[in-house]
Amino acid sequence: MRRMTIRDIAQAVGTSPATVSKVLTGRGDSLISDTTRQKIRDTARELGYSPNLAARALVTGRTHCIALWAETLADFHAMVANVLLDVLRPSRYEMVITDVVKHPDWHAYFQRNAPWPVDGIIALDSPHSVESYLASGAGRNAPVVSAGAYFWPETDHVGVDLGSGIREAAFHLAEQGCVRIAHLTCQHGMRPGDSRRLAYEAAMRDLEREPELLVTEQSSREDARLLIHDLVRRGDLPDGLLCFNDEVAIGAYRGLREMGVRIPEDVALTGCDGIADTAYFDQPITTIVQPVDELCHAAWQCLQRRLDEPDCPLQSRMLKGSLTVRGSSLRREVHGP
Amino acid sequence: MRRMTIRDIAQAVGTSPATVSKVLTGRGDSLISDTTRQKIRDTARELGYSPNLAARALVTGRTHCIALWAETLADFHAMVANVLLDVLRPSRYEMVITDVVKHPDWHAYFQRNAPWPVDGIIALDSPHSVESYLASGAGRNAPVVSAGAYFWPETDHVGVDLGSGIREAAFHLAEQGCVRIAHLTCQHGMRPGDSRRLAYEAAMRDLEREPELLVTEQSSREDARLLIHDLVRRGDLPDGLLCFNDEVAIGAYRGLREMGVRIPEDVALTGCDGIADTAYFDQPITTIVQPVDELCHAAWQCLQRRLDEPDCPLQSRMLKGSLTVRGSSLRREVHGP
DNA sequence: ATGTACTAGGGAAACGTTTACTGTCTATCG
DNA sequence: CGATAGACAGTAAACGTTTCCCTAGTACAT
Repeated sequence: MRRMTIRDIAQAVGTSPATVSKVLTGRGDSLISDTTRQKIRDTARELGYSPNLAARALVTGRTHCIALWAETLADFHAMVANVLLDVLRPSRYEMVITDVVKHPDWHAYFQRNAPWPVDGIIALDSPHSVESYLASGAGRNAPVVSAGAYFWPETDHVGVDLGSGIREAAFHLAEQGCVRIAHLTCQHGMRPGDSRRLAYEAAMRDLEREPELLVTEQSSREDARLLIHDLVRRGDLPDGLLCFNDEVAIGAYRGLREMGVRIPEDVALTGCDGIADTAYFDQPITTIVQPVDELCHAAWQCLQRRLDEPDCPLQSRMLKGSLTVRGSSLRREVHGP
Repeated sequence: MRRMTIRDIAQAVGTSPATVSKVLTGRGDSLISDTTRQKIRDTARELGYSPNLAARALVTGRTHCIALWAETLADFHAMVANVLLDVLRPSRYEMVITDVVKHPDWHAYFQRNAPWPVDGIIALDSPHSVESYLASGAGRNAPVVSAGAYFWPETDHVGVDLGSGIREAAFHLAEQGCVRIAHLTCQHGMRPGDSRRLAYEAAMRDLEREPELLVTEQSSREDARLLIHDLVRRGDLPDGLLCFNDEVAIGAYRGLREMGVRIPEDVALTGCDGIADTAYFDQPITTIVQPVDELCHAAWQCLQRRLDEPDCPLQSRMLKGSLTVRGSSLRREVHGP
């Protein structure tokens, strides 16, 4: 059984494809009589018609599909993807998730193979791809909104300033009496670890302390756990551990507990991003919570506006992560006002 | 600046669109001379050509895009999505994630508006949508592989049998000396909680014990936490808690610890699914680990075969979840062989 | 010379829509 | 009665590919 087309409906109703199209898209509503409109709608339903979106996209140049670019879909990124699905729900848009590590040479990629044709892109912390994309000139076809720590002068941007949160966390650890506040980070050159490291280093300068970097290879839970084991064995453990994200904070947490180190008495611990599980540990983990809801809403709002008015002025919004102090870093009772 | 088309290349090279198409798709490789081929390739690169995928899809009827259907993207589902991205990486396919709660009435939805045109669908525990989809007849256009606990006689299926794992967990809790083994589940009628509950109930029959169901409204961490609070306050706490998934296990864990209940001494706890964080708690949480890698590989293999040979025999594979015993349920030292 | 086979490439239809333009009919007005 | 306007619907071109089928040319065998 062939798939139904607009023609089949036209034939069944005894009208022309144009009329069917007008009715089904609602584009010429006032130009079609009520009776014809009803007949067409009914027949479409009966025949089980569903439009061929490729054909529609071909002629309209719009797909009603946007892409989320991310380098992975774990933890924080999964949270964003999930919220974004919620945000898009009332809209007519669907979301393609594109794994941007897929294509090692983005520049070449964009020159040769188009990515899936979307009307617009929300790029979550994927600076390499965005750069190549913009360089390829494809940005005119499908605009990019960059979300996260990185942005470019040519694109709309919704950012989250974690710098101030990290600074706050560093001061918080100092206030809790930590003497050696180390930063558990990812490999240099990996984003978004770099900007967080810079914020840490700046905070340490202001605290007039020596920065101390601990680097995990893969920035995974497991890496962090083993790194901590090493540190404890060498007897070289700092007493304050500011982790660049929650995954490594969780790994560090486990590593410390396995070695019998007390949290926060021996080591005070903080993470970053605000993934759900941090709040459920025996010592809930202090973290810098990203405003995911706001981020997603703002990004989609931005993109929508840009799609409606391609030439509207550049949009930029900066949100703030907020330090949420929990047991893992709280040595003294906080006295209420 | 207009977007380049195959025509522009043809004109620049002094050949016909047909030839360009043959070269660029590699479809008529032996039919085109090397010099022409090179010229076309070079020109395409220079002009920054990228094919219009809508047009291609229109004529070929293929989009090289598959959909992942899921009701949410959190926790276990996010793991699957993430692994699936890895699995698809070497392929030419992209993945659309469709939020299947988006459309309350799927039957009507499939009759009226096509979902984004994909070549195939991997449906992760989303039985309602699959049912309507199949009923609408659209299954002939884009085949479904159902992944997870549910399946239909008309679709390929990669399942994970968690029943035996849950049975194992129940027996394990009994063996650990639990007297009252309760099941923390979701609302009746919600999937995939139902099948897990059935497995629990069957296990309890075999253990000759009374089943005891604790129901969370939203099956969220927070719900489970509060439910435990209530239970402790009422002094009505079982000493074995078999949770239907890891989220509620984590919530229960926190609830218990907040109330000063010891794990596993006072309450032994098990989860299900194997999400990463379970291993990082002070008492790592015993869970039934789903073979996510295998699941994703198998599902994609299935779908690929079905796309290549639409009429190949029905495929079905059953994987097994494996009970991973950790501290949260281990009261006695296990003696090695 | 003629026939055959192979190579390189072109012509044009088709895919299923949308939409700008063009008609036809009826009703109303002068 | 003729002209004009408005309501409704149809015609056909376009969107950018792919692909079936055909042609022209060359080489070789008969």
